[in-house]
Amino acid sequence: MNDTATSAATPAAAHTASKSEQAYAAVKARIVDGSYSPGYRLVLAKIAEDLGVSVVPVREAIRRLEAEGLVKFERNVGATVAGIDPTEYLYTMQTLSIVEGAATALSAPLIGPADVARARSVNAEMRECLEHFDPVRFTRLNQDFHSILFEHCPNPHILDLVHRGWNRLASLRSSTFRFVPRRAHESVDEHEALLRLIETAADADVIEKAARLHRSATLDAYLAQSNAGSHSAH
Amino acid sequence: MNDTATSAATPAAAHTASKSEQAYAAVKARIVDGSYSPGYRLVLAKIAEDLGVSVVPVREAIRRLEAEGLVKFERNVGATVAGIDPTEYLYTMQTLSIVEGAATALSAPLIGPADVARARSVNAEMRECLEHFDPVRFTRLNQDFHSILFEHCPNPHILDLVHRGWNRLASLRSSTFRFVPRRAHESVDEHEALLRLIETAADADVIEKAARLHRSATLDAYLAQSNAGSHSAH
DNA sequence: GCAATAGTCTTCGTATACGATTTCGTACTC
DNA sequence: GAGTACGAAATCGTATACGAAGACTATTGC
Repeated sequence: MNDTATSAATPAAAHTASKSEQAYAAVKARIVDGSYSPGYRLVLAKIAEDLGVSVVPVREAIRRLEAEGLVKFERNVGATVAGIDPTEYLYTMQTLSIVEGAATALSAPLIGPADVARARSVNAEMRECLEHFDPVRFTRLNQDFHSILFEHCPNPHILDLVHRGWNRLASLRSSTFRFVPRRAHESVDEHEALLRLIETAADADVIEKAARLHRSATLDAYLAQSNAGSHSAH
Repeated sequence: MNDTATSAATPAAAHTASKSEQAYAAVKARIVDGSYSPGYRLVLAKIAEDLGVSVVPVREAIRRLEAEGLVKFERNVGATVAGIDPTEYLYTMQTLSIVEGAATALSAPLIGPADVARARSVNAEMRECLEHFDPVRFTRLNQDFHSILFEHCPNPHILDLVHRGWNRLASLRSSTFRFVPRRAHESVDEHEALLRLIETAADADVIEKAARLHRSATLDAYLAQSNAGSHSAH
């Protein structure tokens, strides 16, 4: 469940991967990597055949993905990959801003110098990436960066919520930055500021607020771009 | 999914509740109302027979409940009602403090005078309830009170997280207040303070912080109590 | 008497089968 | 020509069946 950062296709899964697990992992991977794009119709029998299993485990997998918000399910009709309705995007980003902010703040005291160095190096890569801008790569680095910051969060529930949020966003691979490339520049700077706060062991409140604002600023940039209309407070 | 407040056994479910839904609702109800207490072993075949369905829909229901955190599932072993490990309690309360705080803050601008009046009346009942203290009733009123405050939250994701948190806590029906009755008094006062903030349209930040602290104070009281010495087992 | 092992029994995991529901296409009528 | 009704195909929902994994128990050996 925590292949969030590396996005590697979980290889081992230990000794026993139940068919259910396999199906879950496979479908999830295909959604995250974009093979199944939003709106794609997930036909149970088809997937079952592809994976060489029966429909029962596939059903279970789909239901789990539904609970995670990656899949939309309609009774007697079928499952489709959850789209990213602009509204949905807003909700997800707002939720993520809150839980990720909290996770980062809780994680901060446990972040060592080595982690900070690692994060800084990722951020340097991002800065480099700004030249010949590649939204997909930038987005992945962005996730790597933030993972370092919140992954030490001692509360597994919150951490799980953060992962779910990121996963949901993973559907749109190019992320917001494709639409608002300018935001990418600001983002890199804010990352450095965030690292400074962590290094200096700033107050948890301060870190939380900074992390939250960092995310909602991205959301606001997107909203401002997509429609010059309604401007919601955060 | 939002029968949180009333706790009534959702009767509607419209025309046809799929067996899966039935099973989900039935098991969830039994967990929430305490028929299945933490640690209770959920045997698929048994439940299926009780409900007059086959095991397949029951499996699905259990998996959904697992995703919600109400049930713990172990491969090839079975499902049990998720206990409330003190650690787990801590995690859940902390998570709830964050998401409920946010939900309340987001909800605040949409809370009308009628809602405030309703909340105040519930709080009055709680104050009354302090005389001949009944932890179970107090806890239910407490949930009613907070429901009024966060239920207008415009972000359905956050609202859902709040509901899940409350549901998880519903397992321990008597709640913290049984252990720390003194906290109940403070709680009622803080409720009134919270209402004042909402009435005067205080800053979202202020409301959020107040709501969050209100909950973490309960958690702290619990922790202080359980650390101080052996809490009286019953 | 204790420990280890073998056998049984419970319970889960998944495949297959069939009934139910929806959707789509076609033909018929106005 | 457009709309409606009927029917067929596709797909989901659930039951039943069987194989597999873990847990419990009894027996045997030390």
